[in-house]
Amino acid sequence: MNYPANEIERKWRARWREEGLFRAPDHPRKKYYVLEMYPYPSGRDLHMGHMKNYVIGDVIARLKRMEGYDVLYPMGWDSFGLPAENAAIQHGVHPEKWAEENIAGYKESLMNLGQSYDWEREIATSRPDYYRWNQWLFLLLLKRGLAYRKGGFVNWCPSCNTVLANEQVIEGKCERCHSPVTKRKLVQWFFRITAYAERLLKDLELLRDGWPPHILKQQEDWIGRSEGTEIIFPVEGKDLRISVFTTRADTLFGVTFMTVAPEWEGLDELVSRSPERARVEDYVKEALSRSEIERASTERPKTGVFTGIYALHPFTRERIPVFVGDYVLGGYGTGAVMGVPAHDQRDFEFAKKMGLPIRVVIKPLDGPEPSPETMDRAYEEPGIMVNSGEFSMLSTSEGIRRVSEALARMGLGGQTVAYRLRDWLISRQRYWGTPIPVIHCENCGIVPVPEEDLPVLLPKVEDYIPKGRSPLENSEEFMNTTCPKCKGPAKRDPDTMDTFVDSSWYYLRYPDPKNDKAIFDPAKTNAWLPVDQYIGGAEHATKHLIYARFIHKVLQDEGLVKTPEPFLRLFNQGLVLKRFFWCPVCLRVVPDAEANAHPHPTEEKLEMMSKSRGNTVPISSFTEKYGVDIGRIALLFAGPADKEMEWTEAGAEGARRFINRLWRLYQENPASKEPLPENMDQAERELYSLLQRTIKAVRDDLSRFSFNTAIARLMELVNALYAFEKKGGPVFSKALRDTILLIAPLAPHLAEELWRGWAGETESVFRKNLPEPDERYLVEETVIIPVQVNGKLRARIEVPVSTSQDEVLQRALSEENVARYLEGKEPRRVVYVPGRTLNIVV
RNA sequence: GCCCGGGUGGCGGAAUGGCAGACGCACUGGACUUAAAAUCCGGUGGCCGAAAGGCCGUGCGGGUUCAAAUCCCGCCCCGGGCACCA
Repeated sequence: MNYPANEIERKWRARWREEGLFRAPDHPRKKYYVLEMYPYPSGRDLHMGHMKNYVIGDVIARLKRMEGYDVLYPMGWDSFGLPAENAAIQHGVHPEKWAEENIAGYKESLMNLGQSYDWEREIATSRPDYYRWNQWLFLLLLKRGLAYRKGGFVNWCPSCNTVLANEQVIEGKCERCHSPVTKRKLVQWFFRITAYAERLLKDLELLRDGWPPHILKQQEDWIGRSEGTEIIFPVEGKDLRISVFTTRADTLFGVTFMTVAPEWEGLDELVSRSPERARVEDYVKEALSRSEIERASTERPKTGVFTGIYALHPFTRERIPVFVGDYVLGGYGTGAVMGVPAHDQRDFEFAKKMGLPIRVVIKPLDGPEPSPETMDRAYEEPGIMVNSGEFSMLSTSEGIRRVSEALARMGLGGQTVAYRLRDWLISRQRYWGTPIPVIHCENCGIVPVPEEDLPVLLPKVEDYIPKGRSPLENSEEFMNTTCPKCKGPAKRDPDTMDTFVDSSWYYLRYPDPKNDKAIFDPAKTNAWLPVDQYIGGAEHATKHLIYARFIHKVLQDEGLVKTPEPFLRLFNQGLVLKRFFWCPVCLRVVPDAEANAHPHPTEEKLEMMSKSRGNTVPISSFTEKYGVDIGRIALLFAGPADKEMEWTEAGAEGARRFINRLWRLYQENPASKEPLPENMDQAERELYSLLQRTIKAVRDDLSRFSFNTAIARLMELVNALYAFEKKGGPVFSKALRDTILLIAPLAPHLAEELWRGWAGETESVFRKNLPEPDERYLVEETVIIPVQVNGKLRARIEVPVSTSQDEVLQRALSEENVARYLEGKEPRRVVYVPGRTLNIVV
């Protein structure tokens, strides 16, 4: 008789809901907060790739409940934003309708999985009761000087018709639609995340033990702290200065030119009276129309034009020609660099192209000074300063220090730190997002919307298609308002906020999701914070996870949260891949069943399961056939949860056999609560010992996310129970009961049925604690010692655990095979690792 | 180019200095069956051997150690991140 999954699972899902079993208290005694990154609701047809993500969280939530914690395990929806809006446009449905329908569908799918969420705490970012507080947060940042408006060149996606944050540009392309990103000059809202760069970097130390190393590394690189020197070059004949950032102040005497980025702020003023002005303007225009990818290509030869302007060397007062060139990044450092062709490869290439002189000022520690005539590339290694006036003969590190000090004394710069991180551009020229709560008044300028007037409701408009400016601008009703200060006519801000603002604080709302007086009650939120275990994809390493850490620190400074970091531990689940056949002629996926009969040759591919690839296995098609618990086991047994895995029918088959084997074991044997005997016989002691070792291993494995090995241990236990079945008895019965508890986090429906059905218990298995291992039985009574002679395995001997080294050695020496390899010689050395191995060296 | 991971049977994987290949898949022998499926019991890294046992074996080459899949050095391959950051 097979496990009747559908009937049993439906029953317990309903019962758990009726009983409110997974409701989290507002004031936990011993808390554990588990959270999966909330999804943007993309529809009801979830696939096995989604399921893996949510199942991992559910196992942890149930495990922690069974370890005696009060668990907060909520779910909500990232329902505002580009992905949702693009999908709505594609389907010709209004985004609001689209979002609400998909929330309902996605929720139903998750409920059908029996996920143990506390659904009473559900949130959706596209609803006014949430985005009202998103607006409140914006005003808080404004108040704290962390939100500002700035004109300048920003990343622009010509296909999504909106600006993008730096973090949303992947290899020069839009992260959503992959169109090449260009630059546009616009006035936009920014969050001053760079003010927190140092703390964001330093506090990574607090996460050292809880986050995967590669995510920490990515954040570190993204923040990109770099110690260097600011050097100010006065401009000849003008009251202007060009400031540069360099990590190699020791090469300052090798400067033969300077280059500013096309976006450089002072450029207009710099060339205002220059004869080269028209040429510069043409160059800038062309450079900025280039796509990011093209501009960033190191393959492309360096380009630039002379500005007609000279700067003066801070030490030598030498005239230095100033160029504009697009190899200089506008957003990093000061947007201008000093050109040292002898010691920087990029400057070298630029100098060669422009026919500029090369001046050697660093020589290798152990070699002659390179000659400018024969150099074929820049000498970038550290060395000894030469031709550098008073600084000559200093080493690179000493030189950097001394030059910086001298500059500081002269008021022309000094030591400084540059970050790769840029401020966070949060304006979007799109409809489906939180309206920015400020008012533009001709008399009063920018006026924040008073808190009591929140929320600024997103109007329901018919034409929400992005056209390059916010669709809200067309809504007279929305745009026209009165200034809160002077009561005169004024306009609202037409842009909406980046959805990453919504997601940077949502985890703080779950402890107090219905609060209509405040973003949250600090008492309630601090009772649950920080999130003990966060689960989600690695793609958020430098986006959501940086933004959320930043906002958390702002709220900490405001006194609303107490911890410096929001997420104590982070787990990145690996992707679920699916093999499929692709026909390069028909340009479509060929179903497995048709692959052989297909008229064209097909390509076999193994890629991430996704709707756009057409290689998904829908959750419902699987669970209708096998049930949720078999799916859970199949996903978790396939390999380490943080590694990618291939979804196969064969793998699911193994899970099905295991669950059915387990199920039958209980159908064949009645429950019994007979006490354990005073004296167990040997077979019983062995089974009991295996049970204790399994309890320990399963607890350890689950808490370190090693689900595959936990399941393997349980399989071994079940195999042993089958071998014991005929004998039965109290030890066997005890093992059957404990096995239910051990499997419960992994196969919750099955376990609940066995617990409340088979074992006749009245209270849920998820209100019970996992068994603790009985220490006395953790070690086996006898142990098999492998005996090596000169490091090679020659025999195995079985001895009682507590046997002394001498006795073990005597036993080993009496082994025929050991004696043979000793060839009658005396052991020169004996290494005995108690209970593990014996090595005899002759 | 730079920085992280990783490479173990036919396959997914286990073992983080101490019996390599746990557990499962596939394959295979047997039991049950009129038969098949399902299920149950057994076998299964390679080579030699009737067996006992031996030799080889964790990408390649070297090293440290009584002992290396595991640590160190060099190389090859695969995956990921960053990429004109001055």
